[in-house]
Amino acid sequence: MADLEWIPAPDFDLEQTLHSGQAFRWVPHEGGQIGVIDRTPVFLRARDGGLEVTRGATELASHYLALDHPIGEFHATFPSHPYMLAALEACRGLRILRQPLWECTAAFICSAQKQVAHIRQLQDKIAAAAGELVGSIPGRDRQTQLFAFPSAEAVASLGEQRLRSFGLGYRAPNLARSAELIASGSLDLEALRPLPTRQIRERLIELPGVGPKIAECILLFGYGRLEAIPIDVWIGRILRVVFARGRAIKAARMPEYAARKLGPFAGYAQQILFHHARQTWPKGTSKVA
DNA sequence: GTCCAGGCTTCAA
DNA sequence: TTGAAGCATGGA
Repeated sequence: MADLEWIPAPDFDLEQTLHSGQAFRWVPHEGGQIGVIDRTPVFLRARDGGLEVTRGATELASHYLALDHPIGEFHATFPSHPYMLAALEACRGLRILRQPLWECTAAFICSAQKQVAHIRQLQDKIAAAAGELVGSIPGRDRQTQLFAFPSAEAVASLGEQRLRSFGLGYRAPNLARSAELIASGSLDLEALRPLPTRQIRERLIELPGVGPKIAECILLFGYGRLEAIPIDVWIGRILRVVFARGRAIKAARMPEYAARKLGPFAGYAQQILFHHARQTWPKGTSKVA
């Protein structure tokens, strides 16, 4: 990788941050990770307690990677439950990204009832079909092309049938419709930034395919609302099995329960628990409950 | 072949 | 307000 500059990145784990199910388009490359932030191809590699970054992209990357988050302060608010402490020990350098709003929204509309590996595949297909080519990686066998994630307009113009052909299934009409609503200006994701979390949530849920869980994902990974708590099957399981010791929690009570257990930076705690459980719990995990 | 996946929507009760 | 069924597709 030619032309890199080094920036300090204390308390930061590149792999855990980029491969913990919050972003889906980073690929390992030459000991680091390569991907696209907005429309800029970026290479990242950990070295000497910091990061090597594509020259010219350090500011963009620092913001995206949330290197300014005082995560020590966040960690101090986490519950002192042994499982939380073990997860934190394993994922201390994991940070919540600041992702582009539309890319994040589209990715999580695709995520419903999908495994992380498959979500990644879907994002790649959408980007390759409609995204701008912004770079390429020379490889042994063939060049790998880097695409920006396509705008809402570009995704809308793909249309439902084309999206279906990528394997989106019943998510295809949802993504197509949401893309249309955003492309037409009916919903302006950027304009929501200054609003209170509750109001952003209400607007996000207007999008087809965005329900309570996916809205929390967009709030957390896009809008940086660190109190947001996506409750998926994993987090539901962790809350029930670990924190409630097997006691049933009604679905409707789950958000309140999670907020109370996990504290003011629940989104951070949630992501660490999620990533840790996915790495350590056996496959076919419903048996754990 | 079976089970499950970072759920959402619709429709009863 | 709550609960269950249906929804497409691919990985394990």
